[in-house]
Amino acid sequence: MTERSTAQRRAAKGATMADVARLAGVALKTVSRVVNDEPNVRDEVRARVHAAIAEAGYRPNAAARALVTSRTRTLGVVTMSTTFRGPSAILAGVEAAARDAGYGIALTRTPTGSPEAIAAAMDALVDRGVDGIVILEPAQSTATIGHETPGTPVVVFEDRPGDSADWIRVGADDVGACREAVAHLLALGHGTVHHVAGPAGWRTSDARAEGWRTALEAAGRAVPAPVTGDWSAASGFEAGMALAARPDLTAVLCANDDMAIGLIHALEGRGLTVPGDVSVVGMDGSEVSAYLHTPLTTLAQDFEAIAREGVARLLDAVEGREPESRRVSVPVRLVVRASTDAPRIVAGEPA
Amino acid sequence: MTERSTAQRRAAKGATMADVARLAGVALKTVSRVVNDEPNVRDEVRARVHAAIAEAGYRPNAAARALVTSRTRTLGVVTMSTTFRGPSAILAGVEAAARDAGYGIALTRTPTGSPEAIAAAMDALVDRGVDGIVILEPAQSTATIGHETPGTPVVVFEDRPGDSADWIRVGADDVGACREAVAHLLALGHGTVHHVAGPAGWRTSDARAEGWRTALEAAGRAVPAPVTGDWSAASGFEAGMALAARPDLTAVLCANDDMAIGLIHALEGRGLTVPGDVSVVGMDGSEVSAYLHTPLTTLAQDFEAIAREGVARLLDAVEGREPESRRVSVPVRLVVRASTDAPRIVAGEPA
DNA sequence: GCCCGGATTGACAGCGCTGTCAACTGGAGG
DNA sequence: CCTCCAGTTGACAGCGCTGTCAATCCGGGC
Repeated sequence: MTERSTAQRRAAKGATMADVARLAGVALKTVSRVVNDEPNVRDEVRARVHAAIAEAGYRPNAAARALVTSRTRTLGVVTMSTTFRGPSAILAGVEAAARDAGYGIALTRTPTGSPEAIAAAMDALVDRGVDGIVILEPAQSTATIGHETPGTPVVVFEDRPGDSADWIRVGADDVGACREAVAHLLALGHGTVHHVAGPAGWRTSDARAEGWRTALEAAGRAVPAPVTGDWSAASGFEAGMALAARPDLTAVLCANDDMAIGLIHALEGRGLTVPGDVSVVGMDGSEVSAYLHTPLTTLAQDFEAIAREGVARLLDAVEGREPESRRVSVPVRLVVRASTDAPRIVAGEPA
Repeated sequence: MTERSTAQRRAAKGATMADVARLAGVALKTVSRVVNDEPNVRDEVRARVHAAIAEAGYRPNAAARALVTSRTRTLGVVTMSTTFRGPSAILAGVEAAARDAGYGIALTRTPTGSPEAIAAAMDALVDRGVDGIVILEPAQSTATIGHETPGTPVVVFEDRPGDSADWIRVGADDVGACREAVAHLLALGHGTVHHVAGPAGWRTSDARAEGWRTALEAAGRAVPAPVTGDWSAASGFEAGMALAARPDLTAVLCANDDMAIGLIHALEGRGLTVPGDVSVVGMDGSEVSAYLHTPLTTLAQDFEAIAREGVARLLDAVEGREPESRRVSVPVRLVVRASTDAPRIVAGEPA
């Protein structure tokens, strides 16, 4: 069995550059020049080599090239999850941007999201020879990762300043977005806004909570204790059960759409209506949010733009150009739908 | 700039096996033996080499190893999307299974999903030297891809027989699952079941439609014309608008949960209630489906099991073992929730 | 004490490609 | 007619590692 498969492999292993050179009657190096589109080859020779390449069915050997150039034209991606909307949307954008630039993607997940797991994943990618590393939606603020990969540039999709000065940072303006959502709700007449946060320690959780809190403080409103979820609809449901009892509950900002869906389900189960009794804002702009029983007001992020921006900066660094900027913030758009409305009774003020 | 970055790279490039050999006072080959855990090295020597490895901070060079072994310990993944639930869940499982076996993942997306794009992606992965290829949720039935990669085994996540005899096939039992869903609805008393299918040409669309149709036929029921969507909630909404007018509409099976959500929204917009007027079954077991206004009856797939099974078979082939089986079907589980109920009036029979 | 076989170790030749540098070409300029 | 130079081409030496095969070591059997 093993022998047969080895034989197959050997047979399948096609022509080498030397074969092409022989066929075209030129030197190895000339074939190399043609393959890599280098100048200083006569058109006639170039054509002859191309013909020989076609005839031999030659395909360059990536490992050999990587060995001598010590570049793999591969970007490593570290992500905790591929199922949540944010990471998967950014991953898609990263892959597209990389492919357009002739780079491949090496994917590693770190289900625990711990700093150690992330560091180990980064090391594994470096060992595989990636030219650059993309850190997607890390649970941990990058400040706590603190892992260096000398010689391999890193881009992290977060908007907040961190410790590793070398890292490129690109992120949605979570703080600004949540401020805008709170402003929207206050403008509708709500006395304050409750918050269902993402899990503690996630940078996005922190940023979103910060935007929510500072907006309330700036408006001089009470800041209710936030409830913490884990991004799942189930945790949003539990949060809803907990919040339903609060007397001043008229508006809730959830750190993602899934939790908002769970929350609404819980509120309705307790006899509260949305937006009649409680206004709800989600976050992430998931596609289904527009088609729910009560279409959800949400904060839509342009994940595609974030991804392209990040990959462009990373490739600048990989290819020895100084990145235009090491810190990019992409705006978030508030999409108002049916889940937010004026409160039935304007708290603390005469109607 | 370029010079500096080159210098950095060179400096970052650590010790080689030769450095370690010198440090430990042994031959190159002995270091190689230790690094690869080969037998026939005295414990004392092994320890000395390990010490030298640690001292030098040596890390094996993957490209050099790949060049000489012509194996990269990398699996290529071809997927159309990373945002839909099915592919992203399987991708996660594939990555985990590969990592457990010491393999990395090279990811390529084919947004168009055309046979040409899939074939090109497969070739690109082969050029990058992957040891095996995973085709995730291809839009095209694999029968129409018909692309050979001699020497590189392929696993495709589909349950139906196809043309490429060499390919390993692992998939959910879509046909059986849809039959079960139809049986559930008929048992509740519905006269027939309408169907919102996925886009034409997708193997999952076809399989799900086939299960639905054959179940109706077997029961001697009318088979209404199916409506075609594109997996999105928006297309489900449109399907709902189209179906709402049908007089015999009491039950709908949607080929995924997102379309079911859109469909329900449209029906409710037309004044129909779920499940009062119409029962709806989704498919995929998305997490939010349990937390909708009307929790959705759905067909839950064990994506993790599918992924593990597929990777295990693929690695058998990659490593020269004969796979236990080249064709595996994983059952789907019907999860009954509030969106299905007996019809208000049992069609064609006295109440 | 000597021979034998298995265990251990090492020398060496590549894997397929690119970077360096020398060698060659042909036409412009003197 | 010879020199010079830009434009072309090729010979050669590795990149860092593993496979092959020969050399050496050791203890047991005679």
